[in-house]
Amino acid sequence: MDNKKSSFKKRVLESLKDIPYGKVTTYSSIAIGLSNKNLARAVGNALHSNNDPNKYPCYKVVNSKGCLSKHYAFNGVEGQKKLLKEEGIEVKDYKVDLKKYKI
DNA sequence: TAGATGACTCACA
DNA sequence: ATGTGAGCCATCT
Repeated sequence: MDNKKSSFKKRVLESLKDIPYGKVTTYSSIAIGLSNKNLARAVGNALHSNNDPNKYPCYKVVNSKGCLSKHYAFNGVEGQKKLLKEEGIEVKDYKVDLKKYKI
């Protein structure tokens, strides 16, 4: 858990910033973008370790089903859902339509 | 150093 | 369609 080294986490977080407005992404997509999709789990851990939800739009990351993360940082799924709606993303039962919003 | 954990995904029944 | 099992990775204990 050290700050300046763990490049993996940082890389994932940086990837979040690459998400355009009004769009969402999935763990596997990020994992693939980095190297291989098997990293999906590690990506989840990276977001979990994210200490700056304000800086990194971790709320724009959902799983393959399009479900929002139940363990979202501070505001919980409610805040996450709200943020997504703020970007024009329609949220149904804490789920988003990947067909339309996934990159 | 080795074992367990988790914000995951896929395949199969 | 829903439920269970196995595989993968990085980090934690």
